[in-house]
Amino acid sequence: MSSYAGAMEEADPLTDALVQSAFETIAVLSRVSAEHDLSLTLVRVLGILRDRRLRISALAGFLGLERSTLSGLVDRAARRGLVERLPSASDRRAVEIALTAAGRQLATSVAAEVRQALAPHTASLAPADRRRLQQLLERTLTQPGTGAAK
Amino acid sequence: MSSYAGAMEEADPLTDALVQSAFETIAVLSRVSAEHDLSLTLVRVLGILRDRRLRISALAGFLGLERSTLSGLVDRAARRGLVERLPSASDRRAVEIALTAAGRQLATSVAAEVRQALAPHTASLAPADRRRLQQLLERTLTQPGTGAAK
DNA sequence: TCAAAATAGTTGGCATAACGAACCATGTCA
DNA sequence: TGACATGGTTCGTTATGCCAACTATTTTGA
Repeated sequence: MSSYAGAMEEADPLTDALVQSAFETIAVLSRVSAEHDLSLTLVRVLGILRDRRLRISALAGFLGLERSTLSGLVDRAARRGLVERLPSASDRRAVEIALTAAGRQLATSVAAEVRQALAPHTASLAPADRRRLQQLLERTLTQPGTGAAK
Repeated sequence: MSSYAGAMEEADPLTDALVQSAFETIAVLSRVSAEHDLSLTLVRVLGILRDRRLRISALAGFLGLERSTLSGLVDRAARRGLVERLPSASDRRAVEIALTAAGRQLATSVAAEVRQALAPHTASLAPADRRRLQQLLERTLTQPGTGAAK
């Protein structure tokens, strides 16, 4: 049964490359986050909130974390003036989390730094290859709408 | 000065795609690790040790962690029979960390599961695109020999 | 050659992130 | 309207990683 190259194949160079790339990318993100005294998770939250407001539970869903975790995280971020809790118009139990002006500014500059910090990795690619890589990656990402939308 | 698209550019879709891909990949890895009662870091260690033996400090360097962290991690892994400490022939202070048979077996099956768990993400790509993506990723990875080799 | 400095690893104390259970307040539904 | 579901918070616990201090070796250089 070994001549059939099926699901039990040994090593897959694409998987390895994806995993390797993921670790290096996360390492860079962690470093940049730490330089701003932000946890990686908070940086993710700031990034997510750049173009929307979300409730605690939606945020938790996005990140794959528990609501209680987000509750505390938002708490500390709010104390630092990065986000604010706005009462939901439609549901008096819920709060909408939004960036403050300071939070937005921080999110922007962190994003810029991440881009720069990642640049050495992508610099060796010609513009056409950069576009190709981007498009290929996007095709491997979970499509919004597919999957765990519940 | 805004017509010159220089280093302060706003959003970069390639960066976004890399970051997004990294988070999704790490999420999959974490889930698979947790299913085996392994921390993500320990899974990394098992993966690294599949084709070599390393000292504590080399392992720490690989992972960007402190030696003390690795010392404890190896301790627990050794107690679980996954790795063993072998005295170094050349340096009586040092230990070489190696997989046990059980550790090797676990590493292999975890790797297989990761491949399967990641398959849905890469399945939509044709073989030629898979190869292209792999090669482009490899070109963005830190070249061994370049960088922090000291 | 031998004392000083460097390196390998370990230990212990501390901070932080995340989990899960228990708990109110509000919403929804039969 | 009463039962159940949902949104969020609080609290206690666990795990991961850091740092500083320490011992045992190895390396260096005067």
